[in-house]
Amino acid sequence: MSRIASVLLPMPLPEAFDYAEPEGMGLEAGDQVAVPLGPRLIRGVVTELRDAMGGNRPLKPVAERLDDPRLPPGTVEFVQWAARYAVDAPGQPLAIALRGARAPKPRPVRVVVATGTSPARPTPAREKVIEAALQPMAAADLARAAGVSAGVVKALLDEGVLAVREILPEARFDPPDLSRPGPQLSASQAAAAEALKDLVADGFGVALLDGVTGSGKTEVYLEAAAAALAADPDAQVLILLPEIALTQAVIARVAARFGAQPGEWHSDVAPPGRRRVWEAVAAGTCRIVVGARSALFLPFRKLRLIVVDEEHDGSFKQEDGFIYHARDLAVVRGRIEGAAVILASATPSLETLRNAEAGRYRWLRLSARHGTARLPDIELIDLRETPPEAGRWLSPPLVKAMAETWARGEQSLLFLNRRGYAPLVLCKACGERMTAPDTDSWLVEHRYTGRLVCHLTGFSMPKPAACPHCGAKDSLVSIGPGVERVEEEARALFPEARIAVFSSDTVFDAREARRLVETMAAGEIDILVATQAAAKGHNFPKLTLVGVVDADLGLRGGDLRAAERTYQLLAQATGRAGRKDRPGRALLQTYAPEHAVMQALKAQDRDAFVAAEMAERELAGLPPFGRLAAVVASGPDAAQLDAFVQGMAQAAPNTPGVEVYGPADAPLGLVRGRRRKRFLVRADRSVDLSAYMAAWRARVRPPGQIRVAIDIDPYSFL
DNA sequence: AAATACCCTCTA
DNA sequence: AGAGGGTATTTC
Repeated sequence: MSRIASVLLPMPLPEAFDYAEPEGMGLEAGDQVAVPLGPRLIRGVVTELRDAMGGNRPLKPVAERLDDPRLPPGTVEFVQWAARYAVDAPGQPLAIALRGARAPKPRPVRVVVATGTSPARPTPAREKVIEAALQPMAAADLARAAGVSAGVVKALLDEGVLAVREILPEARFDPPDLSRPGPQLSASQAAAAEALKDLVADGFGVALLDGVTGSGKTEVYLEAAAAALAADPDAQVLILLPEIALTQAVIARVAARFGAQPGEWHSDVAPPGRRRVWEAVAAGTCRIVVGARSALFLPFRKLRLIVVDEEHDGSFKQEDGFIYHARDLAVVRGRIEGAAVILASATPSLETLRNAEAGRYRWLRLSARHGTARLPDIELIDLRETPPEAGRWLSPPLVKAMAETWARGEQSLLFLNRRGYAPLVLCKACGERMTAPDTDSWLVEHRYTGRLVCHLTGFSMPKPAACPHCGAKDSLVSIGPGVERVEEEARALFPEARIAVFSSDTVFDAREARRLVETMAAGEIDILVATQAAAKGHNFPKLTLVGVVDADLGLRGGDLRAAERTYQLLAQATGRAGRKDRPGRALLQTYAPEHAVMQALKAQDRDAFVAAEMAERELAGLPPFGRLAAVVASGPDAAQLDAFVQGMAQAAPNTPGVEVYGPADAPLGLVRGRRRKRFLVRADRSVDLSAYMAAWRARVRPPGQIRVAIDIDPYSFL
């Protein structure tokens, strides 16, 4: 009896394709195969095998079973679940899951080894080299290790005492050393760790690990990881982080706790490194992975714990390509794998808090800061009463506090979540605002590079000498502050101080981030001007003052999560101030000190803020009490797009508990020459929103160049 | 996603 | 007629 193999391909096809299994191939679900698709051969994954019933249309045969690791059943199931949830083709998440399998293998490295023969003329230098060569290493490293010149090594190679060997870089990962004792935990930490160990022992379950900055969440979840790894010699643990910049610190802590380097997974890891991690995860030999959101799609064999650190962070939401929220999908993956899930944050999302309040998640609160440190004093600076001078952005009270901090030899952090020098450039002669070509968004001035940059499309151009609209010379003025401009102001105020900028423009990779963090931690910077890239997770012992340049920034634009996000970001930023025994101070510059967010920050009363925000959301039926989906249709032709979205509005299924709003112009109505229209869908929690959106999409056929993107549980409202 | 089938215009 | 090009369709 011949069989049919359903093969999922990593491309935007609506379903798995069927192929005939050649006699004797012996396929199993999860196998990676090469199959013909049209004229070419494509890598795919077998999702199902069934007996051929006869009378089928002729199927092409599977070309080859690839000699690559099989995807475990949980991974395949997760990929399919994620696609259905996101209302997208299953090939999209599969492409993410196969990213490490398709990367090139690590290249062999050339090392020098001793052949066992003795040199004809032994000298002390030669003896030292031969002794050092017991450990295989590159020729240059060997010379350095033996403390001799490269010539000595070369001579021994020529003589045949040493030989060059090509070896594959170590593909294995060291197993975690579980005999190492854990750290001394506070009573509160120990209680949480015990509860998490119970959680891990029970298979799937979710816990919120809720504790203020510095309460030692990492130590606690690493104890849960230790318990999971100890319970089963094959158990695997995944730690998800919102940003690459944070991975280095967590990797160091994992390495210190378990005496073994974890697998590292994010976009900065070079393809051969990814291949190595991917294969070791599939083989089960890599037991701890620290990574960004896409690590959730790795082929774990026996995943027993997922930690989502800083779970409230918006970076867990993937906004383009395959749109998903890694925190939400982590819970799904945990359920599929029978793994525990720990969501950790000092400022949990309202979604997670709601689940904790309702008893769906275990709620573990860590009290008090570790050691003797206190929370910083938070003061509001009313910019209406004490404004900065014209053309300046730091108000007198903040400047005074900076001067005092510097005089004490302590560090200040100026926080402004805005890259570049100025967010807007306009012509004072004709009033023209500089925008990217065929796009509605402003060009941001960057002084370091002397360019105007579109943060949305990546377009950039040199800053022109004359206005491109009216031709007036030297008429372009920079409006508003970015971190570069605040740095300029700080330099003018404190010319002797050591000042640095931390933003994605000055810190573009993990190594650079680590270097700057270490410089700051060592006290070699007096004033750090930073975007949110530095607001998270780092511990700077001498940092005692945090100044928030524009606390109102995130509140403008009025999207659903504006207040929540501002609270989280500013609580995080102000929490950087004062650790150890030094008291910290945070000053928030605001035009709206009476706003609920500012009052909650000042009073450090998260619960009151959450309660008020929850009540508002519940009244409106908004998340976490209802669900949202967004649809963005875009196309180059405005009239065609209008006609299409009108038709789409007509086609929206009428379902109780679902309201469709729109179409309306998307907030950025024009991007790269494409007009954008948006629908917003609100649904009761009981509604299967993915099914609703899939049904709606199936009723329309976007013509020509019109694209329809569906975003379940949208975070960005652009 | 990528190859190709299709359909139009342009050139001569 | 045939080339050139942009777009719609198909891929088990």
